Amino acid sequence: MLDIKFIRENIESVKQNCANRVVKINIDRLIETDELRRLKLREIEALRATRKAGSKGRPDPEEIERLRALGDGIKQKETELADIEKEYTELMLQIPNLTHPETPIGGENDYRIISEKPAPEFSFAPKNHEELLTNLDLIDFDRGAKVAAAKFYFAKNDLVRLNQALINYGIDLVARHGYTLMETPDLARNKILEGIGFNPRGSETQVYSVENTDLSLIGTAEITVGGYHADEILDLVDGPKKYAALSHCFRTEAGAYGRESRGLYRVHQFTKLEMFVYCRPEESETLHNELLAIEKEICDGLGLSYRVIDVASGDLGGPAYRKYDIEAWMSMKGDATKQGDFGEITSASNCADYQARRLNIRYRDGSGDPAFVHTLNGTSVVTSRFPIAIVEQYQRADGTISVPEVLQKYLDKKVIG
RNA sequence: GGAGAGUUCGCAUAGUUGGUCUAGUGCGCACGCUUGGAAAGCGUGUAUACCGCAAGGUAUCGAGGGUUCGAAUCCCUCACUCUCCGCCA
Repeated sequence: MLDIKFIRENIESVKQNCANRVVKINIDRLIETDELRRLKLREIEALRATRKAGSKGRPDPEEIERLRALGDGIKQKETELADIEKEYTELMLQIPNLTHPETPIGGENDYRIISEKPAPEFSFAPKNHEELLTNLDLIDFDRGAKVAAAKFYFAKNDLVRLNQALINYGIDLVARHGYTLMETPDLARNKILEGIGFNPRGSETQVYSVENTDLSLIGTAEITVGGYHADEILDLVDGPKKYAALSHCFRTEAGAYGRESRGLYRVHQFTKLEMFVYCRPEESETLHNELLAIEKEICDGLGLSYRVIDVASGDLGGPAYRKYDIEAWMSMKGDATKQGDFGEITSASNCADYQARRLNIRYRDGSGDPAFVHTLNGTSVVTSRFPIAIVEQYQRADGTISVPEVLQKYLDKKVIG
């Protein structure tokens, strides 16, 4: 959420920003409802002040009659205000975050490449992970579909070990960087989901909700760690609060199937170790770079071929102010003209104060008034996407898979299969 | 799941026959006095949001509704905490 005062004073740039982000919203109507609600609020407050003064002491019957009428008028106006507020809030929630000046302006498929490592070279025709994993009896999608639904799967044998090894590798690495480890609930209240920027309801929802409750399955631990300090005033004098949270993640991925999402690339459930940072505004850009640096360290450690992109304005989603994605080379990607291509494995976002405003997370800086914190989030390791990159990049001619050196101690073997 | 008790201004508490309660007291914290310095003591101050050019106003006593001229106080719903019982990895 943006500050309404900022929007009022910067109408044109907010409109331009929405256009850059490919978000269609009626800003003029927002300004209109904002003016209406303030006007109405002023009226109501004046009436309430009158009533309060009149109710002091013991009003006589005649006075009570007058106050009763006054009360009816207030109630009437309060109903009107509620209607205006509803429209106003709905519009406010749709306004995307501001955009970093260096973010490339563009649509969903645009980006700026920040760095790129060359694709691995094979002396044979590389297979995709689905084929490799199925041949080695490491995965079972059919039975995942039978037991749960399409795009659920059973991991088996050494894929289970590989997943655990990845998580352990990630845990050890982020802990060295001073991140506080957490396991979080896999469900959260819808209010928290909304604060982070997920929409728990409607046809466009990305999350599963639990019937007869106010809970949804989380799409990422960003939701639960972000909610962790909701409605709190943080003490950040000793530096930012850094967490690394492990959780299952659930995504409906409605209508998202197709060639690009084969196998493990787009599944309904996975496990992720997510970094999340609360900091002072002036620190957020530095910490965004730190998150990216850690993500690169993780990928470098695994010896992956990957590139880093600066995600374009139209692909940022609502909350992000700037976003870096790491895309690893995958043999499953590409088309007729190209064998393999880069596919997203991690993402690091600086959300500035957008989430903090919605979740009411502030900090006190010295003696000054509390101000909103900045929040950032970034993937450290994630099952599904990391295994794709590892399996496809480390595959050998005979269909077995080399284990990246840093994972060998966790997996206790050098070759899978 | 059943029965009961609770949720008040950073912390702890007072306030439940509805009005003078946004709210007392203690602790903590800040500033000042005192002191060679400190402790103690004394004094003063100590929530947030919104509206308003301002003066000032409004809202908030877990959350949301309701009754009332008026609600921290009464009613309803929900959340959470604690105690006991049941169940359980």
